[in-house]
Amino acid sequence: MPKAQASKRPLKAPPPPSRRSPCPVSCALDLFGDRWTLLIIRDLMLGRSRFKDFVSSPEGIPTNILSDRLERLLEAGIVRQIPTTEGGKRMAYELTEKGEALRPVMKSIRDWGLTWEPDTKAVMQQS
Amino acid sequence: MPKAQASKRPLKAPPPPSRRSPCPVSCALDLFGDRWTLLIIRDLMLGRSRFKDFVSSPEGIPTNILSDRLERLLEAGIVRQIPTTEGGKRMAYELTEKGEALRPVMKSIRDWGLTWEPDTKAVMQQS
DNA sequence: GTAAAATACTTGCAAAACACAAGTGATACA
DNA sequence: TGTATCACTTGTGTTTTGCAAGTATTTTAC
Repeated sequence: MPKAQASKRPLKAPPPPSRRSPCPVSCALDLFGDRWTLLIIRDLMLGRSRFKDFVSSPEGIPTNILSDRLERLLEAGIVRQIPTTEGGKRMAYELTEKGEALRPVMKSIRDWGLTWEPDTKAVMQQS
Repeated sequence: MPKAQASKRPLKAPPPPSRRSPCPVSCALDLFGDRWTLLIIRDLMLGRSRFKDFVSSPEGIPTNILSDRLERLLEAGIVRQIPTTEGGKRMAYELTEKGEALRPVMKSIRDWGLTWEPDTKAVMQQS
């Protein structure tokens, strides 16, 4: 039973666990190539930061999937946990620099969807 | 038992089958939010066009998955079938305008992978 | 201080998707 | 004409997913 945590990781590049190929696209898809991960990152880019925020997004992510994806994103160094502003023990999530670097990816996907998928509406503001 | 074919579809935008939300990112991920579809599109952008080409890519896509994804991409209007140059009856695949429009998405993902994933090497040329 | 609500998960299970191997007809080619 | 290639399909176990329900902390209300 894996536990969700932001554990210490080597500061240097960890050896890639099991890649399908050295292609950067393939490696990127190993991290966020599924139907949910980029939606969590979208929410983070919109300023949402709490478990309940992700759950209440209109797509309705199952909570077990959300737990798993947050854990993977923490391991990948794309998000990190921070204490909530009230100083309580509950944690919020936010994008690391590596995660923020996905904004061009998000923007290109959003733009493609707006152009080619009928009846889509952008929730995200530019850039 | 679904058969792979490029059947007639309404020329106007078909009603979206079952979307999770009207978000363009969500809708885009409904089409290519998995670990294989964008790799097929990558190969198409590299000039590969035949079933065997996709199979022989280093990631090793299973043939049943490839059949399924090609069928979905045809349905989505992202790829089309064309006769091979030799004039035989075998078909090749190529990107439609809608598919070509994914180049900025591919480029942003590749750039992110090159920057943030260690030991990745670009196979694709710029643009 | 205690009860109730909210939060952040985990667990269990059926259904779907996936990976892998093995076919199957059609071409292409010698 | 025979062999190899191609573009699939089928069958099989395994993994992942979706959904409901449960649990253990935290906050909030009183």
